[in-house]
Amino acid sequence: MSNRTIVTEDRRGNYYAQRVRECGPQYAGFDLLSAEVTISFLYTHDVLSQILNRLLAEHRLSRSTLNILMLLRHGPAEGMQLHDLGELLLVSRANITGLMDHLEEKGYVKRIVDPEDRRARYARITKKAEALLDQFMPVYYRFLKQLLRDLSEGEKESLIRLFRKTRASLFASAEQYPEETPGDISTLR
Amino acid sequence: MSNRTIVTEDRRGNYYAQRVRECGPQYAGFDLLSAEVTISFLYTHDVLSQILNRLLAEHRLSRSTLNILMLLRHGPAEGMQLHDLGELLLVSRANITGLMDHLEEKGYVKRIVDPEDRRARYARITKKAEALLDQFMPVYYRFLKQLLRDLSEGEKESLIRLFRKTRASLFASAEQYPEETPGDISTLR
DNA sequence: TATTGTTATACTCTATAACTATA
DNA sequence: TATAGTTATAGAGTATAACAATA
Repeated sequence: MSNRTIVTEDRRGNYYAQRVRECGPQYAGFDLLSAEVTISFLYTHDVLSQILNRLLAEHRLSRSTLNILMLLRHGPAEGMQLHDLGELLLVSRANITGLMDHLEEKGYVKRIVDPEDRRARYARITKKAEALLDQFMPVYYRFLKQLLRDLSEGEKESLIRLFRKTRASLFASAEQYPEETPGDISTLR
Repeated sequence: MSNRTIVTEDRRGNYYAQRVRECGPQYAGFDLLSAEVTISFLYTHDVLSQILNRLLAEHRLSRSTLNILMLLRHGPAEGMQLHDLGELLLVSRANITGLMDHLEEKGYVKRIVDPEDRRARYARITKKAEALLDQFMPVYYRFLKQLLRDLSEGEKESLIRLFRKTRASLFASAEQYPEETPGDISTLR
């Protein structure tokens, strides 16, 4: 297998589905559907991610660069505070700093001190990055449409609804495991 | 926001859904449903991944460690060849080497030269790693069941089916963009 | 010549703790 | 005291190219 090859068959999907059915039940607490959904989700993400990362790399972009620039472009005109960006992107304050450094070096964003709270900084997108998005986003959106062309409209709508419901379930569960007692996980019913 | 905080509300889900509807159509090639599915997918993965990684880290495990050990445990008794593992996991040969080095250091796998093809090596799981899985997998499966408790059986089944169909669509599209002509992406219909 | 695996390198992303400056 | 941001560091994970051993 060359390093550049993109997988084009659902080998792990078949392999895993079989294995998890055979071997899962030997473990206590096993729930087949939950395990299958998770495995299938993570694997599907790996496949999508590999394909998208390749497209992004060809345009010298990364997932987080694209996320940040799109948020800034279509967010408030004055920009967004760094901690606010971090919350939306699930990135810690410490790591937002590094991402912004990188984007600032490339001339895609600037940091502007908030005059009303001099601790805070606004990140604002530059004209250069806007031009980049004008060039790249049509390619990206066309690519996404092509990638998902075998899903019907109804199936896409189902997925959107099910993802939202999945997140709600994740958020609700995460709230039940407070960060103070990480060891308690093994005591769950 | 503390570094340890896990997000417990669907802020980006709401924010993105609104923005993509407002701003997407300004880009050529835009298809709302495809864009929404992708954004929702990637974001949901970020949330799930953050939660799972935390659980795994508490047990000194990573996603790829767990993947490899589960594949080896429930695969053929003689072990699996490294390139075979790589194919299943979408990891290049170069990077499988590093992952295996790490696992071998921890005493979770050993490498065994294939007597019939002395280029190849089998990775085989150790008793130590099997004991680790015996201890961890019940915790993991219970955790997954809890995380997805607000999805009905029918919804989980739908997701499994839709993920499989999504992968099929991704594989079919990826085949259409041969690695030899990466620049051709912008000419897609 | 092609395949299996390794080495080396660079880059991205994440996690954590200690620090500053402002509020 | 709490918050916004930075610095420093360590560790995963990935991508790429050059290489050795074997087929």
